[in-house]
Amino acid sequence: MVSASPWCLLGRAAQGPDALLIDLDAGCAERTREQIAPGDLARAVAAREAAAPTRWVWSDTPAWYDALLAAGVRVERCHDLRLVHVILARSARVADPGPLQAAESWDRPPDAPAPGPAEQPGATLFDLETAAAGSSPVPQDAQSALEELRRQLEAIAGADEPTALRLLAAAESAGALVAAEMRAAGMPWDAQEHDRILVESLGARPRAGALPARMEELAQQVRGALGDPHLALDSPPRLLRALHRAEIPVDSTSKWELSAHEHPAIAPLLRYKEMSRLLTANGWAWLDAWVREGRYRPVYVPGGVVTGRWASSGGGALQIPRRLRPALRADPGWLLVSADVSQLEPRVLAAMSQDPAMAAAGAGRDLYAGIVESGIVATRQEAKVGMLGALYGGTSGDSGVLVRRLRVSFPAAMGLVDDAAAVGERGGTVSTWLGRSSPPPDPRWLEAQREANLPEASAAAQERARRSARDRGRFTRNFVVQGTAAEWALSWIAALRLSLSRLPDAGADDAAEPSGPVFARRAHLVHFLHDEVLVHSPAAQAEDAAAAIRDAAESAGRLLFPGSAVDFPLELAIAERSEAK
DNA sequence: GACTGCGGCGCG
DNA sequence: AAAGCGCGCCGCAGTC
Repeated sequence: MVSASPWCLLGRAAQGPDALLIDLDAGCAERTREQIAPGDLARAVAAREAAAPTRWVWSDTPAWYDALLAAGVRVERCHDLRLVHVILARSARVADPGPLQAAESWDRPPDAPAPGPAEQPGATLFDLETAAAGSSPVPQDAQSALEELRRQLEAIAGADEPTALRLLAAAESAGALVAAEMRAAGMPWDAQEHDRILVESLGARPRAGALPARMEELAQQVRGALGDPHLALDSPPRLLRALHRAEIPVDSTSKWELSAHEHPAIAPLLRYKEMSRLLTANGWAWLDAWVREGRYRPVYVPGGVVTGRWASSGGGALQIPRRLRPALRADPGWLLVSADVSQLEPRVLAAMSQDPAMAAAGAGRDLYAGIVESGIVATRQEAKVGMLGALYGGTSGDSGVLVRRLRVSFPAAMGLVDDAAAVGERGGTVSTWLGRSSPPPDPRWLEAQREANLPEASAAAQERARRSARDRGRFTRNFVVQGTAAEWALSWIAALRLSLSRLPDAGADDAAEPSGPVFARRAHLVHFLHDEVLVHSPAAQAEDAAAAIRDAAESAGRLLFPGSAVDFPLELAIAERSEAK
């Protein structure tokens, strides 16, 4: 451990197309440096990784790792400077975030485009060259990376609870590796099954630009029932006016409101909307755009949500409708191992707050069933509604009543989220278990709160300010739980990724060739959705993959909440197809 | 024509 | 029956 080099930094050389591979010691001092021509990068990284797995430090995972994966090279660990910068520069646990916040070129949250040359006063020919060389929005050169790494390590070392922040940096970076690998491998997607579902739901594929015949028929039925032969159903304002003319008293055209009314136009309209949604979001155009050679390769955006959840960009990977799940289908000779965590967020809350009653309610069983058995509420549905209200800040109706009942039974857990809400309402910042902090309020928000407290403030301004304070309170209330759940899930997939990569080579398989050189021979992650994972596995390896998923969940629980009584049970299934739940 | 905001609805 | 959090995507409508 002492002699092992903890860091190996990868960045561009100061000039030219070469890369620098710099070995650092534990104090972040340079030990050796190797200059590598672009064509030799994959080989050099593979050699370094084989000699002694290290934590690769690089500017931005996709900028470096996509090419390595394409060349068949996988790494065990990394430190993603861009993602970690965003966390540390905003974390309330960092004592002096000044140096990080001053390093503006690293402040690129996912999806934020880098400023163009015009916005960079110091732009030189060199800057333009490096910007053109890669699409990364952050500096690519080794010197900048080394300086940023030193700032980050210093910030962590001087922070409140540095161990937690180290864990978070590692988990976030591991997530970046998972995202790149899942995109490289692709989700096994059965385009024929997808087409079959579309035809079954919508009828035959129409010519380009036209609606399926059944949708056209439904539209005519709606127009007839509303007495408006040319009504454009896709325009909510026009549709709303037509509904009013037909004396259907709705405030919006949402399906929830429509379905509460009796009128001949309602049923065909609801069916039209449902079909329209499927057609526009995941119809044939989607299939043409996103599925190639039996693989769906979405763009995952690690850290894309303020809470630390992932987002996605293009293709809607995080919103695949359940009715389309059967199109997720293992290759011949392979199986899909799916797992989701039961009631992840409530369990995370129980662990964070060390609420003994809540931990007991969930121990070894469905948490909601446990709440019913404790006599707190009558039905599982009530337990669920109450718990969601607790996590999201529900106040009205049944939700409000049930939340008050949970507050009596689970004082520690409810105290934690109530406190988070109170901090948010005051304009404060809250943090997750590992130290990701909520963004500060907008200056306009603070100003509105201040003005509402002046004696001359109007009643309307006071009411507006109270409402926006409560809105922010619901956000921070949920932030601590959603964000910590995201940390648990990152730890889960980080551990799972490593243990799957250590499974034995299951042999060549032509069918899995679209997965690429790194993934065609053993079980690998192909999808991750907040609290669910999907592993594509050679059939003979599926049980081992399932065991790895369970072990990884246990280790995530131990890592975040050592000694906690809270468990994180999984719903796990092995099948050829992903089931529509 | 490009952009922005919004309604609506899919996911957790 | 829909509520309370976080997202992305589509189409429409208003703006420049």
